[in-house]
Amino acid sequence: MDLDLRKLRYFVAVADHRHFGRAAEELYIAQPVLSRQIRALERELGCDLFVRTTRSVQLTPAGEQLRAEAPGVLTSVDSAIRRVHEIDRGVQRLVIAFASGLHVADAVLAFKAKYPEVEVDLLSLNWWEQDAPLRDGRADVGLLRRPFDDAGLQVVPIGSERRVACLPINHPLAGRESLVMADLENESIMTTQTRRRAPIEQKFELIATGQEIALVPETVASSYPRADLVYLPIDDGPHSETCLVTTKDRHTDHLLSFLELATESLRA
Amino acid sequence: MDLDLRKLRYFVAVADHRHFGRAAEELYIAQPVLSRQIRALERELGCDLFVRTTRSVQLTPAGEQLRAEAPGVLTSVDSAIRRVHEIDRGVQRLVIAFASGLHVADAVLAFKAKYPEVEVDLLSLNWWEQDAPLRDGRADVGLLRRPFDDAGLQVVPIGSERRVACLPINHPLAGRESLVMADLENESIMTTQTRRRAPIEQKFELIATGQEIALVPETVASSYPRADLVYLPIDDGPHSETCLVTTKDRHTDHLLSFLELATESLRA
DNA sequence: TAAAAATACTCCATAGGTATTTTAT
DNA sequence: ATAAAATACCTATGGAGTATTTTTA
Repeated sequence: MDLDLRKLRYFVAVADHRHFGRAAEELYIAQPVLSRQIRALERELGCDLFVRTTRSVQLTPAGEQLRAEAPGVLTSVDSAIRRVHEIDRGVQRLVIAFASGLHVADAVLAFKAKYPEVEVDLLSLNWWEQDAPLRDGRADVGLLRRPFDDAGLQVVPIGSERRVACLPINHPLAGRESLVMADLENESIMTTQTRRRAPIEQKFELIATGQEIALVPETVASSYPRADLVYLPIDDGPHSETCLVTTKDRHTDHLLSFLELATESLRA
Repeated sequence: MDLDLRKLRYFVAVADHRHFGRAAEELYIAQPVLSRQIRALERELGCDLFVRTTRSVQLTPAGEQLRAEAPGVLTSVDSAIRRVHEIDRGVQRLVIAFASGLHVADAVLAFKAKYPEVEVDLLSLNWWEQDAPLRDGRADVGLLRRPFDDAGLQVVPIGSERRVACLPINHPLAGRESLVMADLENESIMTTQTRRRAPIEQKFELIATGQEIALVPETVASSYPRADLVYLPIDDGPHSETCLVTTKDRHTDHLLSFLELATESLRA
């Protein structure tokens, strides 16, 4: 059920040496042990990883894939443990998440100047699960755009920005200076439901091919300039509100201080 | 040495229930087993994760951090295994990596139209280790900017783009229409060596605060528009060459086909 | 005093070792 | 014929179980 990371390390050694004996030597274990562990890994995964003869050890396609995945998995585990140890040694850390297009750099600089001893990590949010990293503890504070599920979260409104219409360059309306909502009544407008969990670049691809249009916050538009899209203001269009968000528990002193600094710098 | 992912799952259950008995119930194991496993995890990590009394189970700061890290670790492992299984079932996959500012969308669309059965994944490259994902197998093909280490790699030159000078908005030269290299002879110019491994946003922060300037490819400049920076063409400035890069082994039929489509669409 | 975690003990699966056999070139 | 992986068999560690004790609110 759970992947055994020791076996994964062993697998990497065999994949790199293409030789059980020399891999075992490198791992300081006996060759038969390694043979058995790799067999066990293959059994647990339910697929062959190597094609063995007495003269050669070759990776199967699944083996190639696992070899490609291994560094990511192992470094993800190692860096997680490293951060746990850092916290245990008393290193302070503040993880700030932000929706795409929103800039927290000024607030971060101000915070770093005031609390140089606190490690600051940034985390960019996916538009489809903005609140998840706050809920599961990956982030301490987030700069989010409504709508999001704010149950159990503490929300500080920052401001609102216009949404602009995002159209393909060859769209009949693309030459206009600005639009009103009535101009768009015959368009298929992309909603939060449409194509859940696709990265924003893919949304733009859909729009560029003329299948749909979207109303995006203007900071998103200016963060992703594309030659094949135009962005037009909508005079009577919807706004989207930006908010600083934290969970209600776990309010450290420097988190509160960051909220103050960020509220000030973002409202400016 | 290797984190036991079973223990990590157990830890998450206890952290969420804040109660060993009920967590054990959820995990379908006996409560004493869970107590022992968590103790073992604490011993292996070398730090306490819970403060236990008979009336309450609270997370330590290190425990909070591990709880925050756990979802990332567990999903990274699960999705790796899922992709291995997909490959084993014969699902084809092509992972395309690209340096920031370079657009592969057109080539991807053309490729998807021709090979709808191949899964396409995109991977954005960090500027400081552009070639690493190709070497360790995370990516099959990459759109890179020179300079990079091309030993053992197959390189298809695509074209070259100008580098532009990136200056803070209040820099004495910021009002100019264009520059020549001689204008910059007294400036501290950021090199590949400067601040290794910092994300590009942090490089821009450094520039905005007036500490250094940089010569960046113009597609990078246009991907990161910022109100506090200006980008000026340099008449006699260096160019940077873009290339399609693959490893020399592992040339599948659809990889070759992607190379053709991409060469065509990118040179256009 | 009662609820809940920890301890004491069992059993068994499995990692690791050595000696040996099988296999493919 | 031989290099190298697989198998056989042993030991020890550690996971999981039940029964019981300890702890503290």
